Amino acid sequence: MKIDDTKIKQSLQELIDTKDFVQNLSVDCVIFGFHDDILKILLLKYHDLDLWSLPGGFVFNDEHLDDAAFRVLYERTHLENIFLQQFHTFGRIDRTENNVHEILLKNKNIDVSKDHWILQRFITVGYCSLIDFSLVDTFPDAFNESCAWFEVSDLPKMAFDHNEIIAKGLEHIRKNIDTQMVASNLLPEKFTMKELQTVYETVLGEKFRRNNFQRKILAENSLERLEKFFDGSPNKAPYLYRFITEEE
Amino acid sequence: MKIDDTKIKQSLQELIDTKDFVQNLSVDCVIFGFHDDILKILLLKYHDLDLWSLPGGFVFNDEHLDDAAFRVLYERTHLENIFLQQFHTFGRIDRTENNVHEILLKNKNIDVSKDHWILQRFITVGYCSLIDFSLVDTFPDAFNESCAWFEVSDLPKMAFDHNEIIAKGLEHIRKNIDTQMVASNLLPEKFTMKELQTVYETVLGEKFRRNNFQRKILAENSLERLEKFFDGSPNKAPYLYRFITEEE
DNA sequence: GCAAAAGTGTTGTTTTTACACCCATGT
DNA sequence: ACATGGGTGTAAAAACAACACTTTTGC
Repeated sequence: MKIDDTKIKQSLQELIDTKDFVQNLSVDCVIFGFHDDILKILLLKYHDLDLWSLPGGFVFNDEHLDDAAFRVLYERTHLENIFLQQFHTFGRIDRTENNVHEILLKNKNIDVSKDHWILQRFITVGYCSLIDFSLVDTFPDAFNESCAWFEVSDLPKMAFDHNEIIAKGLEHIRKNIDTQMVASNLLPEKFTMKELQTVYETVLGEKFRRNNFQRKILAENSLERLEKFFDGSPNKAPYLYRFITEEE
Repeated sequence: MKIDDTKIKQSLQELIDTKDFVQNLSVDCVIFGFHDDILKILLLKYHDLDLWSLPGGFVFNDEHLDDAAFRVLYERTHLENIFLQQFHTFGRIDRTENNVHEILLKNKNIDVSKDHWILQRFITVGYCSLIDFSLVDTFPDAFNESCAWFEVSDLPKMAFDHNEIIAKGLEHIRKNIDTQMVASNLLPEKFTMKELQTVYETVLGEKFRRNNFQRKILAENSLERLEKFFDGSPNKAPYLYRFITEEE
């Protein structure tokens, strides 16, 4: 057994031995990452298996459900103050019935009794967020050997019902892109109309006309026009915009 | 102690003694009842308290989460095959921290230890539905002495965070009234345009013009026009409609 | 024939879409 | 000056809203 493996075994054992989680409940995060016109999802690869999962975790007995989601996101990305939206709770009895956890533990020579909580049925609450994946590092957890970003249209083999969760998360973020953008974790405070348009186009998967897009967005009165932005390119400089945060 | 009270104590004890519920998890149903232009919500009154709650219940270990919601609805209304939509999961730590359950049990002279599951923190999954409240009877559960329908704008004192759950449920049903109507538990199979319009107006809380409403609805191509409906009134008979169920 | 309520038509307005033109900028 | 990309204007089309008129029904 390599040194690495010892560490993994240790942190796995620690997780398994934790007694103060809410039983049968987990949270899973669909973290959409955007950069250069591409929409990706953050996934974790299980040790020694050709199987991936969403970043997820358990809820402490004295922890707000939403905070558990924030914590999970923090543990995988070290991002804080991120806008996370709950979108659905998945509660099929058989959704975790394919003993992924059992195999993983066996592979690491960790014994757990048949009725250990980690092997029970889990109900999971799905959260999603939209961030710039070029800005974050990723940190695998005890169950997983690596993190990676995958294009939505080209996902690897997923554990449990995570395909379904992703589909529902994508649907949610498309329906709620406006609220996601206002509370934006993605764009800098000041941004150009073209940057905003590219996000919309990438998330929604359709193209818009420059001028009509601008009209539509400005009609919502949620943007404030600022100074022009000179990047040295040989053309007219675009305006910068900022979301209006109403504090009255 | 009255005979009634003995029965109540018995069923309460039975509930308390149940060992195969998922811990710390519940479902709550916001049942919107519609009849004669009024939108109401089904609520339960706790024994000996001036306090009401949504019909809710717990999830069995071997039960699909959605099925638990169906079961709860069945237990309170004896309705089956109802279209229920999950809308949000409520997970604040302190949402059940006002010892309503403790007081109720004490009132009925039932002793439970401080760490009994019924006194723990609960995360609850909210479901909602739209039914015709003139067609259903209601049946209280062990915790509650009576059921009643309340107008959305005139709710009694609610337990826990049930006000918040109702608000979110109302928001959900307003946003999703079209899907609720298609899978309708409310209208008979054949209905007139006026009946449909009245539901929309009552749920959304705004009036529409007869002709424009008809145009908008028919433009969705989800309705099939059937024969005319003669009710004996001295005016032109309206057409009946049916939702098109595509089976291809 | 009449009142009541449903169906249909028509007109003006607003919103959406597509296209055109003008403007600022660095080379 | 010129290519590039951004801002703005405008006309056609579509969607929506308000109103008017016609039709059907039982008395």
